[in-house]
Amino acid sequence: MSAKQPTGIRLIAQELGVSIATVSRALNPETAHSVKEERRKRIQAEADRLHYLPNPGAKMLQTGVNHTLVVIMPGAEDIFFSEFHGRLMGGLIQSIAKAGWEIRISAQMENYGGDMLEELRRVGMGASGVIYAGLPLTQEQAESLSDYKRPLVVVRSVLPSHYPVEQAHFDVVGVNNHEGALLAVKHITQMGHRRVGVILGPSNGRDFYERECGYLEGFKRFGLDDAWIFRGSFDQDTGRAGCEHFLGLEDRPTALICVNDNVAFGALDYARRIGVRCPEDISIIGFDDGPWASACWPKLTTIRQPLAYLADRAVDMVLTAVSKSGAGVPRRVDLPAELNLRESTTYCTLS
Amino acid sequence: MSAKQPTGIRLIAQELGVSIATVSRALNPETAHSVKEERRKRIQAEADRLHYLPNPGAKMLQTGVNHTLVVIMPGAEDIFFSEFHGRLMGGLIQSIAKAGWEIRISAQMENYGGDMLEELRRVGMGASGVIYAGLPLTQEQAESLSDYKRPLVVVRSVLPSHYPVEQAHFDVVGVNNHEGALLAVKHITQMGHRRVGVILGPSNGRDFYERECGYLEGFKRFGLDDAWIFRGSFDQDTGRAGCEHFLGLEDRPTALICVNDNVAFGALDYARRIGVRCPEDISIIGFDDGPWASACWPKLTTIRQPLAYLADRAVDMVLTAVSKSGAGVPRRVDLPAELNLRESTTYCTLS
DNA sequence: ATTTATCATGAAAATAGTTACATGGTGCTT
DNA sequence: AAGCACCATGTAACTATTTTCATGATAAAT
Repeated sequence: MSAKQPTGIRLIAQELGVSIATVSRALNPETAHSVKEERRKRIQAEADRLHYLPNPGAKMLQTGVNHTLVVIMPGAEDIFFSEFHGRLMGGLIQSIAKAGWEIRISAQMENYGGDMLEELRRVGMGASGVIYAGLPLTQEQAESLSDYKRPLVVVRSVLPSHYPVEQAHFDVVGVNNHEGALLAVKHITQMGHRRVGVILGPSNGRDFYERECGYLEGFKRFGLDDAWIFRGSFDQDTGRAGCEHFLGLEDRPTALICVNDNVAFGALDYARRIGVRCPEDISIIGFDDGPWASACWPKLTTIRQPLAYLADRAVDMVLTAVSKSGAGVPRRVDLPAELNLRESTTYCTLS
Repeated sequence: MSAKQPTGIRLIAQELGVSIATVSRALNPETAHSVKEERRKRIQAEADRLHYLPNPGAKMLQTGVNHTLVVIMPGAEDIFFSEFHGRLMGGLIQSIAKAGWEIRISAQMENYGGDMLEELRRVGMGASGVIYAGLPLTQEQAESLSDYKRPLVVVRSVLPSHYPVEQAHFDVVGVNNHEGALLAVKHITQMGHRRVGVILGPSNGRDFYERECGYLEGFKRFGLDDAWIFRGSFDQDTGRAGCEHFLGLEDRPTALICVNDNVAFGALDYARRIGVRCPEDISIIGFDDGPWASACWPKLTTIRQPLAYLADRAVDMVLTAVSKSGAGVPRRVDLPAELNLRESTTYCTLS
């Protein structure tokens, strides 16, 4: 009983009959020089012997640093194979590191349907700001986010398709998928194509919804009154099926617009298998510009989302929100997608 | 002058005229129930208004453990497109989340050549354990890691090729690339191939070194005395160049072993372009089993690294190290790679 | 009406380090 | 020999929170 056993630095100090200040000094590289060599050696040896570990909490408390941002991501195991999340995450890691901050990942397990605001408060604890790039939000969840009073940046693609961004009380960053889709149609029509098929995925997810609207508007704007649409999933097999469908038509299209790269790869693959050459016989354009778009053959013409830049802007915004520390007027970043012209599209040779 | 301005919890307490204990209770979900609703609401509102962040250091100091692991990754923007890092990271995020812990990423910017031990201590501060999957280590750096006295798991592929794992004083997890390479050679020879070309990358990086050794040993073990080797980079163009080289030989090989999937894709592409059919005319086997191995055509036979499982084991090990909190005998995990038989290899039809 | 249990709250201790300041000893200068 | 600077070290304050224990109020039970 009696006095309780000292621990850590105090224990070492007691064992060696020196003060805790001396032990602290001897154990820190910056201050170690001010402790006499003989004594320092003894202290360091004793620390080693006891497997002494400075309590990081105490150290943090003293030096008081908390330069941490939380990034909320879906928790799926293959999440980083998604062109979007992989490149966004890489960009975030880099941008945050460049700013000299730490990044904490919060993985959202599927089927989380609870109170998003509470979730946000929970994971945001101990960090200065949050970047939400997690699972798609329901209407209620998106609305509840407006009550989060701390620095928060939301990636637009997680919002419900019809959620009006203007009324959100949080910062939103996104890539303009609508403009990107228009760009695709414009390019195809500029190449002289008049018979154009579109291969879409299921109509869920804001990005894909925006793309669909963009394609349809582009068809109108550029005078392609008949929109040929094939709808499937987002995988390669959909591309194959769509390509099979369109190439089987009497009056087959001369160009295919695909809702993402993956679908385009499937279409490319099917066309090649049945001896239809790309781009000579059919032009194919994708959307995403993932790592394979420039590695496949023929190299895929596609719409590029500037995700590294998006990440940079997201970090920038959340950091200014942190430093201003007052809820200013919510900001919007809407980055333009770009056409990445490669080999899979060319001029229409048929009349 | 006079008394200095209180901060954090004290400030809130002062503003509202309650005690800091009450504020602390109101702000912690587990204890919030014991504060009267009206008062709790006021405290939470005030905390929101002031953008109050509990000092994580103080919290940690008090509660002991914080449930955070640090993962050290290379800071490159496209790091998650690497089959290895992407899948490992996805697995780590999931495993750590499943354990109910937080994950903090420390991005290593290129050209970091400093004292790795110091770096480790710095980034490990405030976390309970570290998983190192960052940039490849030099001999000295790898050795210095043994002096890190807190829970640490190192992914084997970051160690120098010739670093003797047995003598490391930290936990090491890895996939047995050597066995995997043997598996590839064994499969190819079982298919009856006798004339086999190998396309390698530069001989750096432990994984690739292990694979090379495995291939060479396999050639000996399975009676292929002449090893035909083409060496380039790790990209598709190397695969193309290697394929061109081997197919141009008088006595061309009937099978190609590629040091990774990417090289295999290049070889596949070149063969197809010049009308050499795979697998009928030439068998091609890769290494990695990235997402494209099962999406390309023909689907790639390849060696799979169980990275999700590796991540799981790494997390498991670091967590037991945290709970045991004594430097036990360092552990090793060496997971077997598996052959993933698909379409790009078949029986040798030539004598 | 008195006792007892429960509840909300506050005072103060505890957490494990770092660091500002005080102190006593040594060596150098005048 | 006095004065001074400097060095190694110790004392104690300081960091921001949680938690234990004490206290007074309220409600329930006798």
